[in-house]
Amino acid sequence: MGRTATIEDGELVARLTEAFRNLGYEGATLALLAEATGLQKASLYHRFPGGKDQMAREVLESAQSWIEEHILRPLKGPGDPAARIAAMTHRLEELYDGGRQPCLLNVLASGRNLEGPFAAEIKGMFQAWIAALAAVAVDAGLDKKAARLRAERFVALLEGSLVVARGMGTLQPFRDFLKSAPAELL
Amino acid sequence: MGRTATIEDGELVARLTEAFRNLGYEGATLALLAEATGLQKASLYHRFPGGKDQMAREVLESAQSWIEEHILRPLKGPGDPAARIAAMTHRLEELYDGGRQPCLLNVLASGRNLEGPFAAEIKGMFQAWIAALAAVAVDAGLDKKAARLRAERFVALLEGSLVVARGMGTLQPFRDFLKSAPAELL
DNA sequence: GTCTATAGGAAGATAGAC
DNA sequence: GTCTATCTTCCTATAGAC
Repeated sequence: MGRTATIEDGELVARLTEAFRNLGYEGATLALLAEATGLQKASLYHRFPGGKDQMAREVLESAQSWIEEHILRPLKGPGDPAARIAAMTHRLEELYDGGRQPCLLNVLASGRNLEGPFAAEIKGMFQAWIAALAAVAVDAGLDKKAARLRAERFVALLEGSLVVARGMGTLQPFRDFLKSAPAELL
Repeated sequence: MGRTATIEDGELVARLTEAFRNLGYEGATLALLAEATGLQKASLYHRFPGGKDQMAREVLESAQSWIEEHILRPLKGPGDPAARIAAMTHRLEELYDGGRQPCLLNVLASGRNLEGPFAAEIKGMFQAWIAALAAVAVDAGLDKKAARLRAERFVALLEGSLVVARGMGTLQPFRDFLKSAPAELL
């Protein structure tokens, strides 16, 4: 190892993810992103020729992959509904670091990004998540319409508990949500 | 009316509010704020010598006053719990323009503002709102602990339904929330 | 693949005329 | 009280050495 910084691709995206989540898209300046990753601005541009926009895009795609693999796939998989919900809540705690980390979808849906390039991907992620949750609720015996409503409400509760937790400076709302998660959906 | 722009104080703050809600604190540049208000940047500085920070602060204080007067006071006031909830939901529809406008608390709690000057005020507003809702739930017969949980969950649902509505590009989640509001709290 | 250095422009903020 | 013009700083992005 020479004196120049180096960083693996996965770790790089992870650090950028945390920065975007906590600073927002406009708040995440290249100077701050460089500081967060340990690289210089020019090095970031070497890996992301498209600049900040590309960084956020890859961060979002990375989150999408993680969610599909660790959240949606187990949700769709075998096992009784309660067990699948339990598996998801365990992963949610991980994904949001117990309520300490905001949701990337909420952060990137703010500001001018709405008309921008993230809108379609964000919409798709919400839809996929809600559809997977609704399927579980149907498996548990709810009719289609009720299941859909429960699923949408569940995602809203998740997002809202993170907002309230951040705004109030306490993790309790997110913990309470995780605790009540099975009852909320089924 | 001469050729120079002019604007009443209330209308000025209203336009700034809309701008901050839709652009975020960092996304709301002075150029955009000038465009939103019809004033030049220098004119904004004449009314807000503290710059953008002061604008956001006054916007937040204005929202606080509105909420205290139109949401919390009726919530604490006389009448049976169901009627008070109904009065609030009517005002919520107005406050968030049927789900079209994000919550200022969510927007301003993002980014670097958390450690910043808005944190205390945001926290206080969430606390006051939750306390008022919990009091209604207690009036409706719930015990203190259950009422508190319901109130917190109610605010989370409100915030989350706005997030999901924005992210999915449809007002339905917020509408569904308003519809289910009484049942959620009581 | 990372760095230093810098270009070019937009950001927040101010000066001073009217 | 609003304007035009300008200052300084910061931001995004690039050039080019190693």
